[in-house]
Amino acid sequence: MRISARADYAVRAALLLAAEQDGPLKAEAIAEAQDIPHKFLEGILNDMRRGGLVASQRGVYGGYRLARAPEDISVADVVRAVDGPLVSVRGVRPPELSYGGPAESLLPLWVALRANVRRILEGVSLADVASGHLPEFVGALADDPAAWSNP
Amino acid sequence: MRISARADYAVRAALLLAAEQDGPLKAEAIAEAQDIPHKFLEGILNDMRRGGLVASQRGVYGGYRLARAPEDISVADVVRAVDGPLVSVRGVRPPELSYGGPAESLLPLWVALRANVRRILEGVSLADVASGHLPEFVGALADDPAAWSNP
DNA sequence: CACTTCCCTACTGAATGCGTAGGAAATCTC
DNA sequence: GAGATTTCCTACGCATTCAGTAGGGAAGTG
Repeated sequence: MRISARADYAVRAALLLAAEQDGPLKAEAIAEAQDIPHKFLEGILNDMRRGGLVASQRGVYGGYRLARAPEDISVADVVRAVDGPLVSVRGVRPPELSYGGPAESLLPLWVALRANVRRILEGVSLADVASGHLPEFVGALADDPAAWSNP
Repeated sequence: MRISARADYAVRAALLLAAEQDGPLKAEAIAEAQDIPHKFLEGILNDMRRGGLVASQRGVYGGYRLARAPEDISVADVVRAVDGPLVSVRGVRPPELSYGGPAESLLPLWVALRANVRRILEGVSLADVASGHLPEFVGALADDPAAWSNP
């Protein structure tokens, strides 16, 4: 289960946009600030535009800005816009699977896993992350020192 | 975030082994029962052996069996044995990352996400799944009908 | 011995991930 | 309108991973 570079970059770019709310921000500026290859980032911002998350403006005073308030955009929205579905098993989404025999209860397990990922990523908005105030139920998880160790 | 075919196959194979506890089970039998390409499965079982999860026996009465009791093997154990770390961002594990500016709180978010995935996969044993009795805190998630829909 | 089953190495073919290059289209200032 | 700037689009490249196959050697059994 990996978070792709696209998803990581996309969220970081969106966070910059959430923080800079007056004028539009150029792709080049975002790329430099977050150390992201700028032509690669352009494609990512384009995906976000198609997904209705950001609006763009061309020309010398152009750039990108969020299409909605940062409180109304979840991290899940961003990830879905640039990668597909949040969680998949062998490339298909859990409900399309079917198992037999002692593996029957594997399906509900994958579903539970996905629900849990959703709970986190849909429950956190760009405003939450940008302000540094994660919701309680997420912050609590990150405050556990054990969560930071690699077993 | 995708569960690879390797991981899915590995867990299903492990569940068969958990259910069939008297004699060893041949790779071919598992492959047929779960509809998995059997040469591919052989490699997966080998990884699990190297990971200390299964023991193998050659010869005509040979096959594979679990190296520990099914209650003592978590789904996370299986996934880690065949893929690497459970969760990674751009291929590296969360604690090795570092973000600047408004993205600073993204790191604790990834950590919280990983902790949550761990909680599920480490908290469920092969015995749980094979018996069809998922732990309460997992079953509750899967019982929510909303968890089964694709938004 | 013959037979079975695991074990190991190598290979392939397709897809994906990550990024680059170059230019066309829009928008602004002068 | 000229020129500058920035987004937008298509295509390409390259390495890695994924999923699976092939063939044979090593160990165990009768």
